[in-house]
Amino acid sequence: MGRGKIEIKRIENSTNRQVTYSKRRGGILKKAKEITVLCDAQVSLVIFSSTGKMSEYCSPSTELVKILDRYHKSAGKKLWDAKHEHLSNEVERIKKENDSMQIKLRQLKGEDLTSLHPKELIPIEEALQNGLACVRSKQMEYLKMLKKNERYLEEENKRLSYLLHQQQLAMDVNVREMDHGYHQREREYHPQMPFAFRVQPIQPNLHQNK
Amino acid sequence: MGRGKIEIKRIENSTNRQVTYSKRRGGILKKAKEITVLCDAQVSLVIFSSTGKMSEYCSPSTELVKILDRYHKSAGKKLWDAKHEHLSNEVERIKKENDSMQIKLRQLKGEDLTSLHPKELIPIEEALQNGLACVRSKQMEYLKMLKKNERYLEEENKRLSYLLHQQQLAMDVNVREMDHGYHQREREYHPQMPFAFRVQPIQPNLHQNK
DNA sequence: AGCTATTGATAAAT
DNA sequence: TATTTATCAATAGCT
Repeated sequence: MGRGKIEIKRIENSTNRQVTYSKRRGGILKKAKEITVLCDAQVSLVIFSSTGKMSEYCSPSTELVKILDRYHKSAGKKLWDAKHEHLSNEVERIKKENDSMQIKLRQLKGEDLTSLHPKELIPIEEALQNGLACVRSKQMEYLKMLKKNERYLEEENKRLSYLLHQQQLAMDVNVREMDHGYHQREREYHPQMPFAFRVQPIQPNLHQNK
Repeated sequence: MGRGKIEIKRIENSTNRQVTYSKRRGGILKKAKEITVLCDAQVSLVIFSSTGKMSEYCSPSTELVKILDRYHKSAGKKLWDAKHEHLSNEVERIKKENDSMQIKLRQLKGEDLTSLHPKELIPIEEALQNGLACVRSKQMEYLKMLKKNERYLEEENKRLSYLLHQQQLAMDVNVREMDHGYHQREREYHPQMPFAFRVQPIQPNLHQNK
Protein backbone atom coordinates (compact mmCIF):
# COMPACT_ATOMS: atom_id res chain seq x y z
CA MET A 1 0.00 0.00 0.00
CA GLY A 2 2.29 2.60 -1.17
CA ARG A 3 4.23 3.58 -4.22
CA GLY A 4 5.72 0.16 -4.23
CA LYS A 5 5.54 -3.12 -2.40
CA ILE A 6 7.95 -3.52 0.50
CA GLU A 7 9.30 -6.64 2.02
CA ILE A 8 8.44 -7.10 5.68
CA LYS A 9 11.93 -6.94 7.11
CA ARG A 10 13.85 -4.40 9.12
CA ILE A 11 14.20 -1.05 7.26
CA GLU A 12 17.92 -0.42 7.26
CA ASN A 13 17.72 3.29 6.46
CA SER A 14 17.31 4.88 9.82
CA THR A 15 15.38 7.90 8.58
CA ASN A 16 13.01 5.80 6.54
CA ARG A 17 12.55 3.51 9.50
CA GLN A 18 11.67 6.40 11.72
CA VAL A 19 9.20 7.81 9.20
CA THR A 20 7.57 4.48 8.57
CA TYR A 21 7.35 3.91 12.33
CA SER A 22 5.54 7.20 12.74
CA LYS A 23 3.05 6.50 10.02
CA ARG A 24 2.34 2.93 10.97
CA ARG A 25 2.11 3.69 14.64
CA GLY A 26 -0.63 6.17 13.82
CA GLY A 27 -2.29 3.54 11.69
CA ILE A 28 -2.30 0.90 14.41
CA LEU A 29 -3.55 3.31 17.03
CA LYS A 30 -6.36 4.32 14.72
CA LYS A 31 -7.22 0.69 14.05
CA ALA A 32 -7.20 -0.04 17.73
CA LYS A 33 -9.60 2.79 18.41
CA GLU A 34 -11.81 1.70 15.53
CA ILE A 35 -12.13 -1.89 16.62
CA THR A 36 -13.05 -0.85 20.14
CA VAL A 37 -15.82 1.35 18.79
CA LEU A 38 -17.06 -0.86 16.00
CA CYS A 39 -17.02 -4.16 17.86
CA ASP A 40 -16.95 -2.92 21.41
CA ALA A 41 -13.80 -4.77 22.15
CA GLN A 42 -11.29 -3.90 24.80
CA VAL A 43 -7.80 -3.18 23.64
CA SER A 44 -4.55 -2.49 25.34
CA LEU A 45 -1.72 -1.48 23.08
CA VAL A 46 1.76 -0.46 24.16
CA ILE A 47 4.42 0.35 21.57
CA PHE A 48 8.05 1.25 22.05
CA SER A 49 9.91 2.69 19.09
CA SER A 50 13.49 1.61 18.45
CA THR A 51 14.52 4.90 20.04
CA GLY A 52 12.65 3.98 23.22
CA LYS A 53 9.73 6.34 22.89
CA MET A 54 6.49 4.87 24.14
CA SER A 55 2.99 5.15 22.78
CA GLU A 56 -0.04 3.52 24.22
CA TYR A 57 -3.70 3.05 23.68
CA CYS A 58 -6.22 1.65 26.05
CA SER A 59 -9.90 1.34 25.36
CA PRO A 60 -11.95 3.97 27.16
CA SER A 61 -13.80 3.09 30.35
CA THR A 62 -11.07 0.65 31.14
CA GLU A 63 -7.63 0.78 32.57
CA LEU A 64 -4.56 -1.10 31.63
CA VAL A 65 -4.58 -2.75 35.02
CA LYS A 66 -8.07 -4.10 34.49
CA ILE A 67 -7.24 -5.40 31.04
CA LEU A 68 -4.13 -7.02 32.42
CA ASP A 69 -6.16 -8.50 35.23
CA ARG A 70 -8.40 -10.04 32.65
CA TYR A 71 -5.36 -11.16 30.70
CA HIS A 72 -4.16 -12.74 33.87
CA LYS A 73 -7.28 -14.80 34.18
CA SER A 74 -7.73 -15.58 30.49
CA ALA A 75 -4.19 -16.53 29.63
CA GLY A 76 -3.50 -18.11 32.98
CA LYS A 77 -0.11 -16.53 32.61
CA LYS A 78 1.44 -14.90 35.55
CA LEU A 79 2.17 -11.26 34.99
CA TRP A 80 2.76 -10.08 38.49
CA ASP A 81 2.88 -13.37 40.25
CA ALA A 82 6.28 -13.69 38.67
CA LYS A 83 7.10 -10.23 39.96
CA HIS A 84 5.86 -11.15 43.38
CA GLU A 85 6.79 -14.78 43.42
CA HIS A 86 8.97 -14.22 46.42
CA LEU A 87 6.20 -12.55 48.36
CA SER A 88 3.65 -15.12 47.28
CA ASN A 89 5.91 -17.92 48.42
CA GLU A 90 6.44 -16.16 51.69
CA VAL A 91 2.68 -15.87 52.22
CA GLU A 92 2.26 -19.53 51.37
CA ARG A 93 5.01 -20.62 53.72
CA ILE A 94 3.84 -18.54 56.65
CA LYS A 95 0.25 -19.60 56.19
CA LYS A 96 1.28 -23.24 56.46
CA GLU A 97 3.32 -22.52 59.55
CA ASN A 98 0.35 -20.66 60.92
CA ASP A 99 -2.01 -23.54 60.34
CA SER A 100 0.23 -26.07 61.97
CA MET A 101 0.71 -23.86 65.00
CA GLN A 102 -3.01 -23.25 65.19
CA ILE A 103 -3.59 -26.99 65.27
CA LYS A 104 -0.98 -27.51 67.96
CA LEU A 105 -2.43 -24.70 70.04
CA ARG A 106 -5.94 -26.04 69.75
CA GLN A 107 -4.77 -29.49 70.71
CA LEU A 108 -2.93 -28.17 73.74
CA LYS A 109 -6.10 -26.35 74.72
CA GLY A 110 -7.88 -29.69 74.53
CA GLU A 111 -9.81 -28.93 71.35
CA ASP A 112 -10.00 -31.06 68.21
CA LEU A 113 -8.78 -34.10 70.07
CA THR A 114 -11.41 -36.32 68.49
CA SER A 115 -9.47 -36.47 65.27
CA LEU A 116 -6.42 -37.88 67.00
CA HIS A 117 -5.35 -41.44 67.48
CA PRO A 118 -5.04 -42.33 71.16
CA LYS A 119 -1.30 -42.76 70.72
CA GLU A 120 -1.05 -39.19 69.53
CA LEU A 121 -2.52 -38.01 72.80
CA ILE A 122 0.53 -39.15 74.74
CA PRO A 123 3.03 -36.50 73.56
CA ILE A 124 0.36 -33.85 74.04
CA GLU A 125 -0.27 -35.02 77.56
CA GLU A 126 3.45 -34.99 78.25
CA ALA A 127 3.83 -31.50 76.86
CA LEU A 128 0.96 -30.31 79.02
CA GLN A 129 2.37 -31.93 82.15
CA ASN A 130 5.74 -30.48 81.43
CA GLY A 131 4.27 -27.05 80.81
CA LEU A 132 2.25 -27.23 83.97
CA ALA A 133 5.34 -28.26 85.90
CA CYS A 134 7.26 -25.31 84.52
CA VAL A 135 4.48 -22.85 85.29
CA ARG A 136 4.12 -24.15 88.81
CA SER A 137 7.83 -24.14 89.43
CA LYS A 138 7.82 -20.52 88.31
CA GLN A 139 4.98 -19.81 90.71
CA MET A 140 6.85 -21.55 93.52
CA GLU A 141 9.89 -19.47 92.70
CA TYR A 142 7.76 -16.40 93.03
CA LEU A 143 6.31 -17.59 96.30
CA LYS A 144 9.78 -18.26 97.66
CA MET A 145 10.81 -14.78 96.66
CA LEU A 146 7.81 -13.38 98.47
CA LYS A 147 8.68 -15.36 101.57
CA LYS A 148 12.29 -14.28 101.41
CA ASN A 149 11.20 -10.70 101.03
CA GLU A 150 8.86 -11.05 103.95
CA ARG A 151 11.67 -12.37 106.14
CA TYR A 152 13.88 -9.55 105.01
CA LEU A 153 11.25 -6.96 105.79
CA GLU A 154 10.70 -8.46 109.21
CA GLU A 155 14.41 -8.24 109.99
CA GLU A 156 14.56 -4.73 108.68
CA ASN A 157 11.58 -3.93 110.86
CA LYS A 158 13.35 -5.22 113.91
CA ARG A 159 16.47 -3.24 113.09
CA LEU A 160 14.49 -0.07 112.57
CA SER A 161 12.57 -0.56 115.77
CA TYR A 162 15.82 -1.01 117.60
CA LEU A 163 17.30 2.13 116.06
CA LEU A 164 14.16 4.04 116.79
CA HIS A 165 14.36 2.95 120.37
CA GLN A 166 18.01 4.03 120.61
CA GLN A 167 17.21 7.43 119.17
CA GLN A 168 14.41 7.82 121.59
CA LEU A 169 16.78 7.22 124.43
CA ALA A 170 19.31 9.66 122.94
CA MET A 171 16.63 12.29 122.56
CA ASP A 172 15.54 11.85 126.13
CA VAL A 173 19.13 12.54 127.17
CA ASN A 174 19.15 15.66 124.96
CA VAL A 175 15.96 16.92 126.45
CA ARG A 176 17.35 16.48 129.91
CA GLU A 177 20.54 18.32 128.91
CA MET A 178 18.45 21.11 127.37
CA ASP A 179 16.65 21.47 130.62
CA HIS A 180 20.07 22.12 132.18
CA GLY A 181 20.87 24.79 129.54
CA TYR A 182 23.77 22.82 127.91
CA HIS A 183 24.48 22.69 124.14
CA GLN A 184 21.91 25.28 123.30
CA ARG A 185 23.89 26.58 120.22
CA GLU A 186 24.18 23.21 118.57
CA ARG A 187 20.47 22.59 118.76
CA GLU A 188 19.81 25.83 116.90
CA TYR A 189 22.17 24.93 114.05
CA HIS A 190 20.23 21.78 113.09
CA PRO A 191 16.70 22.19 114.28
CA GLN A 192 15.16 19.83 111.66
CA MET A 193 17.82 17.15 112.03
CA PRO A 194 17.63 15.92 115.54
CA PHE A 195 19.35 12.58 114.72
CA ALA A 196 22.89 11.91 113.68
CA PHE A 197 21.84 10.05 110.51
CA ARG A 198 18.74 9.22 108.53
CA VAL A 199 17.49 5.66 108.17
CA GLN A 200 17.18 4.52 104.59
CA PRO A 201 15.49 1.12 104.36
CA ILE A 202 16.89 -1.02 101.53
CA GLN A 203 14.09 -2.93 99.83
CA PRO A 204 14.84 -6.00 97.68
CA ASN A 205 13.39 -5.47 94.24
CA LEU A 206 10.10 -7.31 94.01
CA HIS A 207 9.66 -6.56 90.33
CA GLN A 208 13.02 -7.31 88.87
CA ASN A 209 11.35 -8.97 85.85
CA LYS A 210 8.79 -6.43 84.94
CA MET B 1 -11.95 -0.10 2.52
CA GLY B 2 -14.70 -2.38 1.58
CA ARG B 3 -17.74 -2.42 -0.59
CA GLY B 4 -18.80 0.73 1.12
CA LYS B 5 -17.64 3.27 3.60
CA ILE B 6 -18.72 2.65 7.18
CA GLU B 7 -19.19 5.02 10.03
CA ILE B 8 -16.98 4.38 13.02
CA LYS B 9 -19.65 3.52 15.54
CA ARG B 10 -20.80 0.36 17.22
CA ILE B 11 -22.04 -2.22 14.70
CA GLU B 12 -25.49 -3.13 15.96
CA ASN B 13 -25.90 -6.34 13.99
CA SER B 14 -24.30 -8.91 16.22
CA THR B 15 -23.22 -11.21 13.42
CA ASN B 16 -21.67 -8.42 11.41
CA ARG B 17 -19.94 -7.16 14.51
CA GLN B 18 -18.45 -10.57 15.14
CA VAL B 19 -17.27 -10.91 11.56
CA THR B 20 -15.80 -7.45 11.45
CA TYR B 21 -14.10 -8.09 14.76
CA SER B 22 -12.49 -11.22 13.39
CA LYS B 23 -11.19 -9.49 10.32
CA ARG B 24 -9.97 -6.36 11.99
CA ARG B 25 -8.38 -8.26 14.79
CA GLY B 26 -6.37 -10.15 12.20
CA GLY B 27 -5.51 -6.85 10.57
CA ILE B 28 -4.25 -5.24 13.77
CA LEU B 29 -2.24 -8.28 14.75
CA LYS B 30 -0.65 -8.26 11.31
CA LYS B 31 0.14 -4.57 11.57
CA ALA B 32 1.62 -5.08 14.98
CA LYS B 33 3.88 -7.81 13.68
CA GLU B 34 4.87 -5.71 10.72
CA ILE B 35 5.83 -2.65 12.71
CA THR B 36 7.97 -4.71 15.03
CA VAL B 37 9.84 -6.17 12.08
CA LEU B 38 10.05 -3.09 9.88
CA CYS B 39 10.95 -0.58 12.57
CA ASP B 40 12.20 -2.90 15.26
CA ALA B 41 9.70 -1.62 17.72
CA GLN B 42 8.39 -3.51 20.70
CA VAL B 43 4.69 -4.05 20.83
CA SER B 44 2.32 -5.49 23.35
CA LEU B 45 -1.23 -5.89 22.20
CA VAL B 46 -4.05 -7.45 24.16
CA ILE B 47 -7.57 -7.54 22.74
CA PHE B 48 -10.75 -8.81 24.29
CA SER B 49 -13.73 -9.32 22.00
CA SER B 50 -17.18 -8.34 23.24
CA THR B 51 -17.74 -12.03 23.92
CA GLY B 52 -14.72 -12.08 26.19
CA LYS B 53 -12.32 -14.00 23.99
CA MET B 54 -8.77 -12.80 24.26
CA SER B 55 -6.12 -12.35 21.62
CA GLU B 56 -2.65 -11.07 22.18
CA TYR B 57 0.50 -10.19 20.41
CA CYS B 58 3.84 -9.49 21.92
CA SER B 59 6.99 -8.72 19.99
CA PRO B 60 9.36 -11.65 19.82
CA SER B 61 12.37 -11.81 22.13
CA THR B 62 10.33 -9.96 24.70
CA GLU B 63 7.68 -10.82 27.17
CA LEU B 64 4.64 -8.91 28.19
CA VAL B 65 6.11 -8.56 31.63
CA LYS B 66 9.20 -6.85 30.28
CA ILE B 67 7.22 -4.51 28.09
CA LEU B 68 5.01 -3.66 31.01
CA ASP B 69 8.07 -3.10 33.12
CA ARG B 70 9.26 -0.60 30.55
CA TYR B 71 5.78 0.87 30.50
CA HIS B 72 6.04 1.15 34.21
CA LYS B 73 9.18 3.22 33.92
CA SER B 74 8.12 5.26 30.89
CA ALA B 75 4.65 6.16 31.96
CA GLY B 76 5.49 6.42 35.63
CA LYS B 77 2.23 4.66 36.25
CA LYS B 78 2.05 1.99 38.84
CA LEU B 79 0.64 -1.21 37.53
CA TRP B 80 1.42 -3.71 40.23
CA ASP B 81 2.32 -1.59 43.16
CA ALA B 82 -1.19 -2.00 44.45
CA LYS B 83 -0.88 -5.76 44.22
CA HIS B 84 2.50 -5.58 45.82
CA GLU B 85 1.21 -3.56 48.69
CA HIS B 86 -1.63 -5.95 49.26
CA LEU B 87 0.75 -8.89 49.40
CA SER B 88 3.13 -7.07 51.71
CA ASN B 89 0.33 -6.25 54.09
CA GLU B 90 -0.77 -9.84 54.03
CA VAL B 91 2.73 -11.02 54.90
CA GLU B 92 2.92 -8.48 57.69
CA ARG B 93 -0.43 -9.50 59.11
CA ILE B 94 0.27 -13.21 59.05
CA LYS B 95 3.71 -12.74 60.53
CA LYS B 96 2.21 -10.94 63.50
CA GLU B 97 -0.36 -13.67 63.95
CA ASN B 98 2.45 -16.16 63.73
CA ASP B 99 4.55 -14.46 66.35
CA SER B 100 1.72 -14.20 68.83
CA MET B 101 0.89 -17.88 68.37
CA GLN B 102 4.53 -18.78 68.72
CA ILE B 103 4.66 -16.93 72.02
CA LYS B 104 1.52 -18.62 73.27
CA LEU B 105 2.83 -22.02 72.25
CA ARG B 106 6.17 -21.46 73.95
CA GLN B 107 4.43 -20.28 77.10
CA LEU B 108 2.20 -23.32 77.15
CA LYS B 109 5.31 -25.46 76.77
CA GLY B 110 6.70 -23.73 79.82
CA GLU B 111 9.29 -21.66 77.95
CA ASP B 112 9.84 -17.92 78.19
CA LEU B 113 7.94 -17.73 81.45
CA THR B 114 10.58 -15.51 83.03
CA SER B 115 9.32 -12.52 81.11
CA LEU B 116 5.84 -12.86 82.56
CA HIS B 117 4.31 -11.23 85.56
CA PRO B 118 3.20 -13.82 88.12
CA LYS B 119 -0.40 -12.82 87.54
CA GLU B 120 -0.03 -13.71 83.89
CA LEU B 121 0.91 -17.23 84.85
CA ILE B 122 -2.56 -17.92 86.16
CA PRO B 123 -4.48 -18.06 82.86
CA ILE B 124 -1.68 -20.17 81.40
CA GLU B 125 -1.87 -22.56 84.30
CA GLU B 126 -5.63 -22.76 83.90
CA ALA B 127 -5.34 -23.41 80.18
CA LEU B 128 -2.83 -26.17 80.84
CA GLN B 129 -4.99 -27.76 83.50
CA ASN B 130 -7.98 -27.58 81.25
CA GLY B 131 -6.05 -29.04 78.34
CA LEU B 132 -4.72 -31.82 80.49
CA ALA B 133 -8.21 -32.56 81.74
CA CYS B 134 -9.48 -32.78 78.16
CA VAL B 135 -6.67 -35.02 77.04
CA ARG B 136 -7.12 -37.32 79.99
CA SER B 137 -10.85 -37.46 79.56
CA LYS B 138 -10.22 -38.46 75.97
CA GLN B 139 -7.85 -41.14 77.14
CA MET B 140 -10.38 -42.37 79.66
CA GLU B 141 -12.96 -42.49 76.94
CA TYR B 142 -10.61 -44.63 74.92
CA LEU B 143 -9.93 -46.88 77.87
CA LYS B 144 -13.63 -47.34 78.48
CA MET B 145 -14.07 -48.26 74.87
CA LEU B 146 -11.31 -50.83 75.21
CA LYS B 147 -12.95 -52.25 78.34
CA LYS B 148 -16.32 -52.38 76.68
CA ASN B 149 -14.81 -54.12 73.72
CA GLU B 150 -13.08 -56.57 76.00
CA ARG B 151 -16.33 -57.42 77.72
CA TYR B 152 -18.00 -57.83 74.38
CA LEU B 153 -15.27 -60.15 73.18
CA GLU B 154 -15.52 -62.19 76.35
CA GLU B 155 -19.23 -62.63 75.89
CA GLU B 156 -18.74 -63.53 72.30
CA ASN B 157 -16.13 -66.00 73.37
CA LYS B 158 -18.53 -67.66 75.74
CA ARG B 159 -21.19 -67.81 73.08
CA LEU B 160 -18.81 -69.35 70.60
CA SER B 161 -17.54 -71.86 73.12
CA TYR B 162 -21.07 -72.83 73.84
CA LEU B 163 -21.89 -73.22 70.17
CA LEU B 164 -18.70 -75.17 69.62
CA HIS B 165 -19.65 -77.48 72.40
CA GLN B 166 -23.15 -77.96 70.98
CA GLN B 167 -21.70 -78.76 67.57
CA GLN B 168 -19.31 -81.17 69.12
CA LEU B 169 -22.18 -82.97 70.70
CA ALA B 170 -24.10 -82.96 67.43
CA MET B 171 -21.05 -84.31 65.62
CA ASP B 172 -20.64 -87.04 68.15
CA VAL B 173 -24.21 -88.05 67.47
CA ASN B 174 -23.46 -88.02 63.74
CA VAL B 175 -20.40 -90.13 64.20
CA ARG B 176 -22.37 -92.60 66.17
CA GLU B 177 -25.05 -92.69 63.50
CA MET B 178 -22.34 -93.08 60.84
CA ASP B 179 -21.02 -96.01 62.74
CA HIS B 180 -24.45 -97.48 62.29
CA GLY B 181 -24.29 -96.81 58.52
CA TYR B 182 -26.88 -94.03 58.50
CA HIS B 183 -26.65 -90.70 56.50
CA GLN B 184 -23.52 -91.70 54.72
CA ARG B 185 -24.47 -89.75 51.52
CA GLU B 186 -25.04 -86.44 53.19
CA ARG B 187 -21.60 -86.43 54.77
CA GLU B 188 -20.04 -86.79 51.34
CA TYR B 189 -21.92 -83.78 49.93
CA HIS B 190 -20.54 -81.32 52.51
CA PRO B 191 -17.29 -82.64 53.73
CA GLN B 192 -15.81 -79.13 54.50
CA MET B 193 -18.93 -77.88 56.17
CA PRO B 194 -19.59 -80.03 59.15
CA PHE B 195 -21.76 -77.37 60.87
CA ALA B 196 -25.12 -76.13 59.88
CA PHE B 197 -23.96 -72.47 59.88
CA ARG B 198 -20.73 -70.49 60.17
CA VAL B 199 -20.12 -68.26 63.12
CA GLN B 200 -19.41 -64.67 62.21
CA PRO B 201 -18.33 -62.64 65.23
CA ILE B 202 -19.42 -59.02 65.09
CA GLN B 203 -16.67 -56.74 66.32
CA PRO B 204 -17.40 -53.26 67.58
CA ASN B 205 -15.35 -50.77 65.62
CA LEU B 206 -12.27 -49.88 67.61
CA HIS B 207 -11.15 -47.24 65.15
CA GLN B 208 -14.26 -45.29 64.51
CA ASN B 209 -12.28 -42.03 64.64
CA LYS B 210 -9.34 -42.91 62.44
C1' DA C 1 5.29 17.66 7.00
C1' DG C 2 2.16 17.02 2.53
C1' DC C 3 1.08 14.42 -1.84
C1' DT C 4 -0.34 10.55 -4.59
C1' DA C 5 0.30 6.23 -6.84
C1' DT C 6 -0.09 1.97 -5.23
C1' DT C 7 -0.73 -1.76 -2.17
C1' DG C 8 -3.31 -3.57 1.62
C1' DA C 9 -7.44 -4.11 4.38
C1' DT C 10 -11.95 -5.17 4.56
C1' DA C 11 -17.49 -4.71 3.95
C1' DA C 12 -20.64 -6.97 1.67
C1' DA C 13 -21.88 -10.68 -1.01
C1' DT C 14 -21.42 -15.65 -1.75
C1' DT D 1 -17.27 -20.08 8.89
C1' DA D 2 -14.31 -19.26 4.50
C1' DT D 3 -13.76 -17.13 0.07
C1' DT D 4 -14.37 -13.63 -3.22
C1' DT D 5 -14.46 -9.05 -4.86
C1' DA D 6 -15.36 -4.27 -5.16
C1' DT D 7 -14.09 -0.50 -2.62
C1' DC D 8 -11.96 2.26 0.75
C1' DA D 9 -7.85 3.17 3.72
C1' DA D 10 -3.08 3.10 4.66
C1' DT D 11 1.14 4.20 3.36
C1' DA D 12 5.98 4.10 0.52
C1' DG D 13 8.43 6.96 -1.90
C1' DC D 14 8.76 11.43 -3.37
C1' DT D 15 8.80 16.41 -2.67
